[in-house]
Formats: sequence, structure tokens, C-alpha cells
Amino acid sequence: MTKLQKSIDKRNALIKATIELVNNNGFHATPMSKIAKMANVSPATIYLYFENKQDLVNQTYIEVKAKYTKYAFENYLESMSVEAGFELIWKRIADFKLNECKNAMFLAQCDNTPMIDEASRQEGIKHLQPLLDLWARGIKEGIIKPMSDYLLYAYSINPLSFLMISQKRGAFKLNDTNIQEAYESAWNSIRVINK
Amino acid sequence: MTKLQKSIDKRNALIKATIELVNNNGFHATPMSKIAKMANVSPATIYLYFENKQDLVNQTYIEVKAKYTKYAFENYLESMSVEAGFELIWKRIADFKLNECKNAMFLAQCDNTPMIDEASRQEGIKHLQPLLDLWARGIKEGIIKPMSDYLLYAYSINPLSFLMISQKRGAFKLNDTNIQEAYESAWNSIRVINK
Amino acid sequence: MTKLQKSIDKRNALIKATIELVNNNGFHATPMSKIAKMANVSPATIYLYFENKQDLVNQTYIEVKAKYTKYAFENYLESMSVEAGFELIWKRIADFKLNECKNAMFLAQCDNTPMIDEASRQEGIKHLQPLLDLWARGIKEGIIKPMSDYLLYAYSINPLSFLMISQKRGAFKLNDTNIQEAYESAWNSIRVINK
Amino acid sequence: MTKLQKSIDKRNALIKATIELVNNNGFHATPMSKIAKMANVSPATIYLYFENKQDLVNQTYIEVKAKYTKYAFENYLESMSVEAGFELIWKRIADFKLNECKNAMFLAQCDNTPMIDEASRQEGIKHLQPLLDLWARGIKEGIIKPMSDYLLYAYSINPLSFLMISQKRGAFKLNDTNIQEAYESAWNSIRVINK
DNA sequence: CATGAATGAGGATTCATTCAT
DNA sequence: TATGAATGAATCCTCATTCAT
Repeated sequence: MTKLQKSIDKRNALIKATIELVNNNGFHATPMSKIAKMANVSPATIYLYFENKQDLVNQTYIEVKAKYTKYAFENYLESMSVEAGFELIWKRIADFKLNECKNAMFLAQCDNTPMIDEASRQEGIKHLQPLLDLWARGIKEGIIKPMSDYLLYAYSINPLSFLMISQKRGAFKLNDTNIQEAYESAWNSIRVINK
Repeated sequence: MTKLQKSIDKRNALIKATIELVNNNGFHATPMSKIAKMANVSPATIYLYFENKQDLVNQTYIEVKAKYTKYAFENYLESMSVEAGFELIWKRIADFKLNECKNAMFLAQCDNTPMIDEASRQEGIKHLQPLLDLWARGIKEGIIKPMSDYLLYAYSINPLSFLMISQKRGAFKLNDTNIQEAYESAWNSIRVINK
Repeated sequence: MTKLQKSIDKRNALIKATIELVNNNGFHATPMSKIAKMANVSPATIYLYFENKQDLVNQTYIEVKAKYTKYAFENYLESMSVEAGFELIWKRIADFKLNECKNAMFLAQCDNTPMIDEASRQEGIKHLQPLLDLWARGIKEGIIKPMSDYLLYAYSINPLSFLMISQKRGAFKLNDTNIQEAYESAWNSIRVINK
Repeated sequence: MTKLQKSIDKRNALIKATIELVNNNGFHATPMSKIAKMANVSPATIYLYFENKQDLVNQTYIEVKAKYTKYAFENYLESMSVEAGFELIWKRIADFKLNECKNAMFLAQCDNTPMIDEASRQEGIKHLQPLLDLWARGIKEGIIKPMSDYLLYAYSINPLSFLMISQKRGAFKLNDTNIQEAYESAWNSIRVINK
């Protein structure tokens, strides 16, 4: 294992510990010392990789957000039809919320909280472009309702966060049937419905 | 003004300050001393009204959540038709998110964060029953899709939180057109659609 | 003892402890915790009286400098002759260096070190005006050499700091004979000498 | 360049960096890491040349002090008359304070501070002997007042430190006229004056 | 000889909470 | 009831020093 490799491992361990602890205890109640302990490093070591606590959280956010969008668009091709493309992306995102539950939880907490720098938030949004392009295409083709991206996201994608959190709290279980229902709700909320 | 009245004023001032500061700075970065200062009260006084910081936040949450549901069902009558009842409640909730923006922000932050006791969270959900009853009725009448309450809430109500936060961040502006679009998306996501 | 009185006592204890510890160990090697312990207060209490460590040292400097000049000009009257006035002030300053040794040591350390804010340094100089006025009078009367105040201070006053430090280090003892010799050297260094 | 040469270069770079940083920021606020960076060296390398931080500062002090006295006595011959010898040495010292300002500043800061070991301080004084001898000769010849070396140094040499610091702070400018005035004050403060 | 990474110990500062009044 | 002063226990962060390479 090279030195550089080892360094990346430490950085990853720190980010993983941050996610774990912030998820369970919140940003408040997550001291640097606990993060260090969980990552098996000295508190001082954190500062070799991150400027300060804020920077650690910002970078964790950016990293997780990038992983999220990468996952979402993994198999997506611009040559797909609007509906097929949307379904593919939507299901990938749903998968992410289920399989990468910790990452998804972390993002949900960041997104409703002033714990992330505005700059990092912007950085995190960047990679969502393919979805916006798909919607634009759908609108041009008369398949998707001509609405703001914010509305489209709010109704077709964001509900998955609520469901993921509800499931995490144990109040509710997402299964294949549910997922299909959810997908149809999402699609119906944004598609043009011919009466 | 009676003595009791004065006490309630102080309690209210504390709750208001808590909301304001948690909204702007997050739970971390909201010390008791700042809450006291904003409420024009000594730090020690907080402990006459609340057991500790956790209790203060819990009670703030419960109070805001109660205000939210009270607002939502203000003019609702069980005698209304399912669709009319849903539209009424939905628009009240949308109003709340717009007019009582600070309260709504606070709830959004609490709901995705481990800053509230599980018990207080349960307490907060209680008053949502009329909406659940309405949905049950809608399902029985074949108007609303037979889905879990969590799915119905996730798609028809929760998106408003996302929109409210986006608006607060300045990225997006909710106007009458938008609201109507949003309502239709909400309704289409849960209603039975006859092909 | 009133509450205010008690506060002033604590402030004084903190300033005294700061002088003592900085004298013995230097600004580096004087942690706030030690200052607190020596003043019999909690570390947190320091921050009720001073903004931070820098502020504590600045204010200590200003306070000691004020005490120094107050002592220097205690019995001085502007009606005195230049020579009598100078001798009086000089001897008061010499007394201060001997009797208020700790205070003098502290000033000497501050004056040759970047540990004090420039603003506080300026504040500390303020009260030296009577001496400068005396010198101006002496120059006008042809008794004192027409030189910059800095030169006059360097040769007639500042050497006492060197002597005080040497004595503190045990290398040398100031006694009445010495003091008189020192006074004459001081006076000869600034007076006009008729050949 | 030989290997040994390179080592000496590094040592010199470290000492230079120490002087620069301690002058500008004070001993507190001068971490080893900054010294290393300014000397273009790894922090660990410092420990190849010096035992620890204290040792680094001690040795820097001794080295600068040696340079100071070497400079002072450069052209001095014991065969010179007392007055000529004193003037020569005094002017060399004055030159040092002006031209080797950084070195002089560093010494001034060390001399009023507990940042140097007592042993190193003693080591630093050693090389001043020629001046003490000159004074002894002057006293025997009835030219210089029979006073302690400490008094002679305090009045004839030490004031230059005060002037150098004042100049560094921008409050005052030393020029040829000033220097001559200063020299005369110095000489008058220690010579025997015949009335 | 040289180093960059790593760290434990410690430092300044903050904060939830208490207590005498 | 109301408070301002006080504080011990953290918390974030720094730094002199070491060690594997």
C-alpha cells in the first residue's frame, strides 16, 4: 500500500465517520474527537485533511452528493426516450435511498439545515444537469408539464427522501410494491395527463 | 396584564427566539445565551420555563407542529367531499408554508434531524388525523389510490417543504400560478386516474 | 461588600496574576488556566472581564502604565523649576522601579515585545505628557539640550529599566549611592553643559 | 558546495527564520512549523540541528550576541586612548543597531523576557570584556566616573536599544545629527565632568 | 541527512446550567 | 418570579515533537 493510498484511506475513514455520527447524533453533538476516534486517528490528524469542522462537513456533503448523482445517472443514456430515461433515473435514485441509506440520510439532514456553506451547496447541485436536460426534452415533446425544475424535483424526486427517513425511523417499510406505487405517483405528478 | 399573562409572554418570546435562531444558525450555533438575549430575558430565566435545552426545543417543536395542524384544518368540515376537502386542506398548508414561513422552516429542519426527542415527534404527529381520515374516505370511494399514508403524505404534502426551503434560499419564487401547478401535481400523484 | 466591589476585586486579581505569571514565565508559557487558578476563579470567569487573552494583556498593560505615570507625577507641580521638577520625577520613577518591581518588570517586557496591540501601546503613552512639557520648558530655558523627546527619554529615563532588570536577575544591587550616581548620569546626559 | 557547507546553510536559514519570526510575531506565536517553512525545511529537520525549541532560541541568542560583540570591537585596539576607544566602540554599536536592525531587535526582545536560559544569557555576556576593560582603564585615568559596569552600560550603551525600537515602530528616525547628539549624551553620562 | 505524516498533550474559548440575591 | 455572575466540563484547534521511510 503506497503512502498516498494510506492517506486516501484516512480521508475516507474520516468522511465515513462524519456521516455515521452526524446521522445518529446531529451536527451538534458530533465532536471532532468522536469522529477521530471512530476513524482511528488522532484528533490532530483531521486537520491534515480538512481545514476545520465546517470544511470537513462541507467536503463530506460534496462527496456524498457527487456519489449520489453518479449513482443516479450510471446507466442513463441521452438516447433514451423521456419516459424510459426518467424511469431509469428515478429507480436508480430510489435504489440509492435504500441501499446507500446512510449517505441519503446525511444528504437529507444537510439539505434542510444551515450546516453547509452556500458555496458547497451550489457545488453539490452541479451534477444534476442530465436530469434537468431530460425534463427540458420532455417538456418540448409535450410529455412533461411545463413547470419549474424546482416543482418537478419537489414532486417526482424529493418525496423519496421523506420515505427514506420514515423507513429509517421504523414507521414504514418500502418494498417492491411500494416502490412501484411511488414511481407511478412521481410520474403522474409531472407528466401531461390527457383527459 | 396579569402575572400569568406576563409569564406566557416570556415563554412565547423564548419559543419565538428559538425558532428564529435555529432557522438562521442551526441547532448547533444556537446557544442558550443568545436565545435569552433575543427574548430579553436572563439565561437563568429559561430554566424557569423549560427543564433544559432539549426540553426547550422539544416544546417549541410540539407547539409549532400544533399551530401547523390547527391552521391546516381551520375551515375543514368532515362533511365536505373528498376532493374539496383535500383541496381546502392542501391550500391551507400551502398558505402556512408561505405566510408562516419561519414556523415552517423550523419544522422542516426538525423533521430531518435528530434534534427532537422521538416522544416529541410522536406528539407532533397526533393532530394530523383528520387528513388521514379524509384519505381513508377517499380510498373507500375509489377516488384516492389505496396506498400507505406515508406515500400519500410524501407525494401530496411534503413537496411543499422542499418548495418552501427553495424559496427561502432565493432560488425560486412561489406565485399563484406555481401554487396551482403544485396543487395539480399533488392531486395527480394520489388520485385514481382513469385512463 | 457590594456585588460591584466583588467584581472589581476579581478583575484586579486577574490582572495581578497576569503580571506575576508573565513576569516569571513569559507571555508564551502563561496559559489562561494558570491565570485563573492563581486568581482563584474558573477559566470561564476570565471571559466575563476580558474579551480574550490579548485583551487581558492589553488591559493589564494600560492599567500598569497608568499606575506608573500616576506614581511618577504624584508630587510634581508645574510651578517647580526645570531641574527640581526633573529630579523629583526621576526619583519617583526610580522609586517605582524599585518598590513596584513587578509592575516595572511587566512594562519592560511589554515594551520590547510584540505582545501588546499598537492601540494599547499608544493608550499607554498618553499620560507621559507632563514630562514632555517639562522638557520643552527646559529646552526653552536653555537648560536642557534641544533634542527629540525620544533621545531625552532614552538617556534619562529608560536606563532605569535596564538597571531594574539587572537587579532582578541578581547581578547587581541598586542602593542609595548607586541611585545618586544614576541620577547624575541621567541629568548630565540631557542638560546643557557649559564648558 | 560540500555536504558540511550545506548543513551550515540550513542551520543559518533556521536561525535567520527564528529571528525574523520572533521579531514580527513574538516568541509566543512563533511555532516550529512556521520556522521550518520559512527556512525551506521540514519541521523534523530542525531537530537534527537543535535539541528542541528552547535550544533553538538559546543558540540563536548566543549566535546573535556573538555577532554583535564581534561587530562592536572590529576595529578597536587596546592601544587607543580611552575616549577614542569608547567613541569607536559606541559608533560601531550604533551602526549595528541601524544596519543589523533585525539582529538588534531580536536581542532587545530576548533581554527583557524570560525566553532565554540563564546559562545562555551568561554565555552571551562573555565577549563584552574589552569594553569593561576600557572602562576600567578610563576610571583609573580619571576620565570615566567610577561606577558599576551596569550603570555605565545602562547609560552609555543601552539607550541605543530604546532608540532602535522606537525607530522600528516608526515613531522616530535616527539620522546623523541624532546619532551625534546621542553619542554626546552617552559620553556625558559616564565621563567625569570638571566644573 | 532529510522528510512528511502523525500525534498526544495542552491551550484558548464556549456553553449549558446553577446559585446567591 | 427573575436575574447576573459564576463555573466545570467540554469543544475546537494548535503545536512541539517523533517516526517510518
